[in-house]
Amino acid sequence: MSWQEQLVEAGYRLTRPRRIVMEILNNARAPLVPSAVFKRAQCDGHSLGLVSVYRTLALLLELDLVTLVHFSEGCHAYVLASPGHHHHIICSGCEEVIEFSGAEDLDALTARVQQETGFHIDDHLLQFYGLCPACQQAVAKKIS
Amino acid sequence: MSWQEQLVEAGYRLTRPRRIVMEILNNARAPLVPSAVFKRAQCDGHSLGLVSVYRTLALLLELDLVTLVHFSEGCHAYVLASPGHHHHIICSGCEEVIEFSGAEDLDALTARVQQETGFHIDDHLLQFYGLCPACQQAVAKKIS
DNA sequence: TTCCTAATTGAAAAAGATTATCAATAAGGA
DNA sequence: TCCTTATTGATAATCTTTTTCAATTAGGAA
Repeated sequence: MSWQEQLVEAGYRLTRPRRIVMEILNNARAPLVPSAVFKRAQCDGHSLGLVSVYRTLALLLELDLVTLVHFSEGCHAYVLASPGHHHHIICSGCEEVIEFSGAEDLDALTARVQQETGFHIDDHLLQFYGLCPACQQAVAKKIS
Repeated sequence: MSWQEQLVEAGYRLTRPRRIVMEILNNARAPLVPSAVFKRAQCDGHSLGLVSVYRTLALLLELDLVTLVHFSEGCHAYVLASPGHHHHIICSGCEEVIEFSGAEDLDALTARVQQETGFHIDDHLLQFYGLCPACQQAVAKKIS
């Protein structure tokens, strides 16, 4: 089901601002904060209020069409979410983000932790940080 | 090594505000945002500027004496960090946070993802969300 | 202990980020 | 094409976080 269908299915309208935000996220390689989405919209010549960006991102998040990426320093940004549960690797060099799946790989750990703590676990957050191939090369060049 | 020693070791002074913030985090069961730390300090009768809270938390984070906990809606808060690498489970009911270790359990997944993506992974973020034993009971009671 | 110096603090102001308000607009069914 | 209602966007209000800078204080030296 396309994001447009999901939106309508959930009782929301398919509007210009929502289209613009989705298009921008779709073209972005790195996660974007609201103000960055706003700026890109302006650069692309779209007229779009900052408030709409906030509202749209909140809505898309609620519908799981976008996901939050957390940075170690404490801020967070939005990326497009593929259907299904995914995790992200974030490049510390260029901030590029790539998805990967593997929720099953956590099953053993989840079970162990439930056992040990008595918590009932129903969700998790997993992100990897590192360097993408391009940034690894850049670093290698700089040193040599 | 105590946090006091770590601080001094790193070239910082052991001051009243830093002591207060550490004491508050030490007594907290749930993660605290800066304004919450500030309020508790006031309640405890301590005089302490909000700016110092921000500065102190940033410093403690840098020294790995505290850790960030991320909430799914996008905000983050601070908890005391035990020495060594730990992860957290956060109760969606009462926000209580408990630490658990198990970085090794991610080794297989990390290796697989490095292989598949070509990224060089050097850090990760893992958190579980769920209900603590007390909140499970509370829910059970409410239903019955 | 007392003095000295540099790190640290705190108050106020500035800057940024987010949310509320509400009249004007536009989506999409009739 | 028209109508109804969700949605938008400009402004203002609120929070949150950072800067700035004079006053304070920690901790080594005398």
